[in-house]
Amino acid sequence: MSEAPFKHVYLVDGSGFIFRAFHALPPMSNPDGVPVNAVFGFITMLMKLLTESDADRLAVIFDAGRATFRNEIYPDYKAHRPDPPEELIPQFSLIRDAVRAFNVSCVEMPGFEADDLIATYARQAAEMGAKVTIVSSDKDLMQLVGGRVGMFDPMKNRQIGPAEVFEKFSVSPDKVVDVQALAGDPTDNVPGVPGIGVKTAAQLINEYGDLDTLLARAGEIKQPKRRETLQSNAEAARISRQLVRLRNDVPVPEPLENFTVREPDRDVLLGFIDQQGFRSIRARLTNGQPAPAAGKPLSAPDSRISGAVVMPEATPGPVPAPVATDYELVVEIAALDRWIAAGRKAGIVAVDTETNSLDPLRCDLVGVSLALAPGRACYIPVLHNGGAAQGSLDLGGPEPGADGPKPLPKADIVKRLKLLLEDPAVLKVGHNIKFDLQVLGSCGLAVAPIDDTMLLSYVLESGAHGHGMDELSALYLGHKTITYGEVCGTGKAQITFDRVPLDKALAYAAEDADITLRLHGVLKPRLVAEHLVTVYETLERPLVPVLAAMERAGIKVDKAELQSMSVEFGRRMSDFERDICLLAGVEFNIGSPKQLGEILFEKLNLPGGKKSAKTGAWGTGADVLEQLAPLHPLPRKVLDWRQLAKLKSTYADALVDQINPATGRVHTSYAMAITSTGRLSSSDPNLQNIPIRTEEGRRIRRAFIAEPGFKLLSADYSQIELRLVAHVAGIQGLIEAFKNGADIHAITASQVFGVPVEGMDQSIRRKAKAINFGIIYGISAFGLAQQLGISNGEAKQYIDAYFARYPEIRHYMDRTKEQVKKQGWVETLFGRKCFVPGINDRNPAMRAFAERAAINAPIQGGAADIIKRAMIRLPDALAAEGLTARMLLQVHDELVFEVPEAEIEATRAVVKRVMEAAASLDVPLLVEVGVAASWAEAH
DNA sequence: TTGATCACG
DNA sequence: GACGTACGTGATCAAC
Repeated sequence: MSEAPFKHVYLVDGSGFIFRAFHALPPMSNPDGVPVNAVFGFITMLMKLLTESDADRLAVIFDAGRATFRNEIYPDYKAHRPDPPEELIPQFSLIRDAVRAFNVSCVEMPGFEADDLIATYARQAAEMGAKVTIVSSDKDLMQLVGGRVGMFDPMKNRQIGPAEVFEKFSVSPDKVVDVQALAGDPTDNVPGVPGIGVKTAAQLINEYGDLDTLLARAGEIKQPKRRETLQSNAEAARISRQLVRLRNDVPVPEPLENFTVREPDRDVLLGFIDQQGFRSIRARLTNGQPAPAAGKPLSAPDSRISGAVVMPEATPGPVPAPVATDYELVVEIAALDRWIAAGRKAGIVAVDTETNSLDPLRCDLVGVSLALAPGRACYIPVLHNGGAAQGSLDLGGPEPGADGPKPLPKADIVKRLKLLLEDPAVLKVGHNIKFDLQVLGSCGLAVAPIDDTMLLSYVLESGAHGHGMDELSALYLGHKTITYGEVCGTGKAQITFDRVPLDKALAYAAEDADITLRLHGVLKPRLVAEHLVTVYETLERPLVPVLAAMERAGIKVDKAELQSMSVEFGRRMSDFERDICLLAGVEFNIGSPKQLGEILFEKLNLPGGKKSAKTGAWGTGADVLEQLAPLHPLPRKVLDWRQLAKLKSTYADALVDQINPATGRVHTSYAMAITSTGRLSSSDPNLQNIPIRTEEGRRIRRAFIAEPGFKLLSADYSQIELRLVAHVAGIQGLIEAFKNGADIHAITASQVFGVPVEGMDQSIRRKAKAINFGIIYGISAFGLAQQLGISNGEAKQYIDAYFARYPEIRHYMDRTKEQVKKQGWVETLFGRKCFVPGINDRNPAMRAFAERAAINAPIQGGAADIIKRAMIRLPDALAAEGLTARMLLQVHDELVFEVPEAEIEATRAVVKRVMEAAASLDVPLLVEVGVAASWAEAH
């Protein structure tokens, strides 16, 4: 074989991508009103390939029409395919135009499918010694994988080789055709053999080697039904194989040599792009080159492509050209004064603080950066040890940076910053400004008023993507930021920011403030346009100082009690370890699910084990062990051991480690922009998952206590999510029940199953309770069955009965699904938007998952809105009555306060009143309050 | 770094 | 008819 004249051939499955791009992206239209979402998606994919691949030959292959040679073999082949959606039809020719505009070859041939042309070119290229990559995710092309031929799915950014093919079909690529022939394909109308799916087909082919052998020896098959269907459908299987097998001998219209990758003609390409109104693509194409004449002002946000909806798959939008930067290191008083004065004159300044730890309460201020205009920022070092960290050889020689500029005295800096940061006429913009508020607060600075770009992004596109600065900079500004890791290193070698040399610190810190300011320019104006001003200004921004105060307050834990529990748990664990290894007959690591699975299902041969499809590991979850418990003494002991291990390591030990030595309390951190629904999350430590459900676990909660002379007060919303369901869906039966203040699960049981509440069987109530919860989660028969340990069929009957009694719930679910399909997001009562990714995914399981998430989001998010409203009002409401209670914790539907003993009753009344009045619904809100020395008893 | 497990609402 | 599941989180450990 001679050396190929080219090395790597890319063959793009054009038709496949048209459909995927169309379904993956929200509707958008060009200036003429023609829909172009598929065109946009296609171009994005093509550009990615052209810039990121090593292709030296590349062509896009399309289907020429519907009729192919396969219809002569089997007239019904692909006969029931619906016509393409109306919005897609005009895009077929536009996409061909787009490909040509990129100067990329475009091939199609009547009578053959694109797949046959791809098979033929792939064979030719491979025979010439070139590497081939088929760009597609179509399983029908997987038969071609092997040798020099591979596949690449650009949407998932995933290489598909023999291993991935095996994962999909459970056979090697050369047997894929036989498996498909047996299994058939309903979407293409390939008949296959009835009753045989991919799983069975793969099993048969692996056993008999190939389709012909299998059909010849079909008589040997043990299962009578399978034997007969195979024998009587042998011909169908052979025809199916002809339909499925790709032709690699098509007389192709163009030779491979024509597919050279060429530079596009700039004018032609930009002409086409402008005609379609793809400004972000234009920006990318012209990036790095002299900016086009008369660039727009950078902070002015462009309007988006008309009708476009932001989706996680792509955020089509304007990407400003790069900004020239001018960053100044501030080490002179005069320079500092100049920046402070300029900031006060500007009326808006982006602020970012650098510290030597991520814990805002234990760190020192290392530096402050300010930005006043795009590209114009400064860094004011406060505490820098130059590059001392690098100087392991500091034997008398001058320390690196020791001769360089020195920070101004901290007191001078703080005094001057106060004029700017506390000026009520100057808006301070931060990214996750709660952190900066904490740090600057420790220096005696009360920063206000504020804006937060992280929260702006969160209210605009929660659920669509993360809201970290690096991610937003890339997304909205097309700018890749310097990462913290690049400045400070990662892992063991990581240094604290005060050890970063000043020049690097300047580049990193000033950029953060600069980017924050530029993000603010892009995001803030969108609030008005997208009706999110209220959510931002009444639910998110005012919560920042409230949460900052809660974090600063922390909560007292009984250290000695936690330590003695840790010792006790450890002792009891060793006892279990001894027993368990005795029962197993070998020493092993009980904490290793892998080893435990092997003991249970291979050594002890217990029944009912299931290996996970993904890793092939035995499942050993609590539900599995619970089932095994009656059969053998070991599983129960493992369950008990696990409970203790969890309590010891995650709670007892970890909480003690987290006690702040300065306050003797634990201070959690609340994340405001993590969840897709609007909830907060808590970490370091997570105080939203402290045990309560078991007696043993509740002992941990008993260690959360109040200072002497104080009590803990816990106030929680009763059934808030179910109340929201009743209100939002307008379920009359449930609304009445809540108004009457009855036991809601018992009433539900009574109304759905027709039994009286008096003397009701607790198992009936339990079922009703499970359905009520299921409704909140976007119910499925499978999920309910799993929860209650009943059959799918029985679960379905319950759900049907529930829907029949409360028909409004079905309308709500249908309405929500329709809405999320159309616009990609749902909203809460208070207007919070929640994007739900995957709703138009081609995988039905993904879609079903997204539908359930969409049903849940307005409920969970609505409840989050309500408690946020209460949290914002409570500090003022308490102060107004002269009460000094401090709010310490939020656990989704519960607030915990530390209250002086003399103020308990007054505080109880205010908290209950404010929380219950936080929303006005068709159902009453009920808040239950408890007061005690520990959290366990107060709850 | 990823997956399994389990703590919470 | 297949997909593979209740919704939303974070911490820990084992195993790559």
